[in-house]
Amino acid sequence: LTVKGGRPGVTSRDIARETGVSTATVSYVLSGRADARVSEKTRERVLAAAERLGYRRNALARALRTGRTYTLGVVCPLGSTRALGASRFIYAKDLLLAVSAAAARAGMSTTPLIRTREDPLLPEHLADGRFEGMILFGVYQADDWVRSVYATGLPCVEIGMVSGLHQVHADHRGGVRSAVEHLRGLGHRRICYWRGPEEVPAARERAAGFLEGARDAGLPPDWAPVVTTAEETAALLARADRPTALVLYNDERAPQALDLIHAAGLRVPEDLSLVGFDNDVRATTVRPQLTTVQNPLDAMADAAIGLLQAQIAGVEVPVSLPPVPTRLVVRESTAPAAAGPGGTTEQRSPVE
Amino acid sequence: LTVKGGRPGVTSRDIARETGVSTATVSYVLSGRADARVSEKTRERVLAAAERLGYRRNALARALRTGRTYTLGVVCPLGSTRALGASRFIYAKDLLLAVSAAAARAGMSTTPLIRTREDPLLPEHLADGRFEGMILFGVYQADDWVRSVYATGLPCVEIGMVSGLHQVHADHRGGVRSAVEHLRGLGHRRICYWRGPEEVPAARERAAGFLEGARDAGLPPDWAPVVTTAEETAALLARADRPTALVLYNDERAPQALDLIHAAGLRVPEDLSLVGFDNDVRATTVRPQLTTVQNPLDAMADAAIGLLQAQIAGVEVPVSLPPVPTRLVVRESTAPAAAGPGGTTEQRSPVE
DNA sequence: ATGAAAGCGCTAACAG
DNA sequence: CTGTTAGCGCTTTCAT
Repeated sequence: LTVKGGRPGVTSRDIARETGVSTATVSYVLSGRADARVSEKTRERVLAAAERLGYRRNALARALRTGRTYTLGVVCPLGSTRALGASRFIYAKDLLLAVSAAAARAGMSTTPLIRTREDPLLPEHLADGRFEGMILFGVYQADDWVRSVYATGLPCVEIGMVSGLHQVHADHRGGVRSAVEHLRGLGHRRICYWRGPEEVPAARERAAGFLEGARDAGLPPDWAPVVTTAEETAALLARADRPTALVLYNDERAPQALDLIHAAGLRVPEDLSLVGFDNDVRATTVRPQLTTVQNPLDAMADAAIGLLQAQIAGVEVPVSLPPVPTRLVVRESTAPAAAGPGGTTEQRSPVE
Repeated sequence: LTVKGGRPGVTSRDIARETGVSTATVSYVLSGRADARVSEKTRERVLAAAERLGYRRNALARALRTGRTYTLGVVCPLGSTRALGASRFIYAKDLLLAVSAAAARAGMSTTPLIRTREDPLLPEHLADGRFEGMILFGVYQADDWVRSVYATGLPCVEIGMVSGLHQVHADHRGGVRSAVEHLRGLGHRRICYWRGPEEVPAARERAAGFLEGARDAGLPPDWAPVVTTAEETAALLARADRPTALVLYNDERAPQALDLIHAAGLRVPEDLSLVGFDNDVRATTVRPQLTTVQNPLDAMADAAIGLLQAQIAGVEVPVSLPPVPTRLVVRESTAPAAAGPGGTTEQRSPVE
């Protein structure tokens, strides 16, 4: 059994001929513009004919004429184009769907532009008239290709970046600070931060948030160590005066962190509280389920679309919006600090 | 600091005027078609002018004229449009990225059409001339909206469905069978299958694959029970003659399964081997890391794009391709069956 | 209230 | 080898 595809091809001229009016009138009726005055009788006839013939207004012709496509390019930088179905690019996948859904809510369409190491973004694909604006994400370097996107002259908004012009980003600092506050409220006095890569702006922000949070909580630097590698983390957990809580750069690190913790003979959350960042699928997959900071992808997507629409409308727009608020999602991986090595529930901070 | 977006707008006429040739010649040069004979001199002049003026060929005008948009609609049915960033729709997200990347490899673009409970797919968005074909996924019912996609008359390919016409799907049966074979090879004689919902075709296929696998392995039905709920699974694990291996409908169930297993006082893989399906992010997030069947999303995406391109080219195409092969990914959750209740390593199947 | 006509930017016959 | 011409399907002045 085989099949062939086919297309209709009913044009506005067909329905004009059918109704005995001009294509202009058809256009007026179908646009439904208030300032176009058409008699009720012809309007009904046109509508009926359109319905009957199964007319669909051609978006291409319309866009060519009006200069509006209602379509946004979404640049997704990935490492390699293969093995996408595996455990990688969770952030990009989550954000791509969030952006597509946000665009749909705003009456716009998107086209993902997958950018891999092998596949650079060609200017002729970026600036060929299909897009009214660009959304960029997952980037932390002012790469050549970022410049090539800006070179299109199209409105651009970056999500979660620090390298470019128009930006929407999460309140990384506030998020980690709320995590530290939460832990401090549970009586933790020694809190470790396992930070992300220095070259990632979000990682820098989150680390800064931890430092701020530790300071606000009155934790002396010694009791709020920042580590970079798994080895350092393991070494810290092995010490007698080990921390009673560990805050992670992101949820992706949770499984590995739990491995280290278990290897040290510790339990979560009885011996050690654990907090992540992102609230992606991993947070509810690990055990115990992870207390984590929600990365507000939906809100950022909405904000990005809004910024783009404003720019498209010719409105002057701030280069950077205030950070989008995050929210701590408390699950099972955090608990009151136990009395014991490094932990205490009865005392407040030693510097107070 | 605020900024405004702007656009260039260099047309082929501009470069024709600049070069002193006609727009037709410009078109010939820029199309690079072999049958269009242009002198090397003018060709170079045109190319140079295009480069100098920063000309970008307008895809809309081109598409309107040629009737080709090189764009595919990708219908993603989701429950609700909110909270996409969380642990939901992993399959849809993985597949959306796989399809977008596959399309890019094939020189095509995609537009995700997010379809939620609140947002139906409007025919005027589906059949407005932007799309040359449609990819559908995540569907298992011949819903009204599926019909509305087919009603566009566009070439359609479904990924992972059983309800429609052109289909690309994974070899669910073979995948689960390979899982059973793997377990049998490890000496397991009592293997339980925790099946997925009856109304999902893929779940039916996988369950059938288990039955086939159990039969081929010579396991009598009693020793290859199929359960539906968490309660049944827990009850089975509590029995003295409990199975030594558990095969899951998908990776999503792995965390819950591990909870049940631990609650029964069992360890994975020492007391019980566990196998998933999909090889999504959860497989490497749980501990021990999950042996699972790879759902070949990339290959399915490539196949779907190929099918669509063939249909677009007017080639008659089979309604359904042979199932895309799966592959067992062995990790840490499977091990030789221990001697003990229900398990044995020295004996073969009791019916041999 | 409706029609005629121009044209968005491009390509494809057809002429020359 | 290159130019002229005629649209793709739609919107939008400008007439009437």
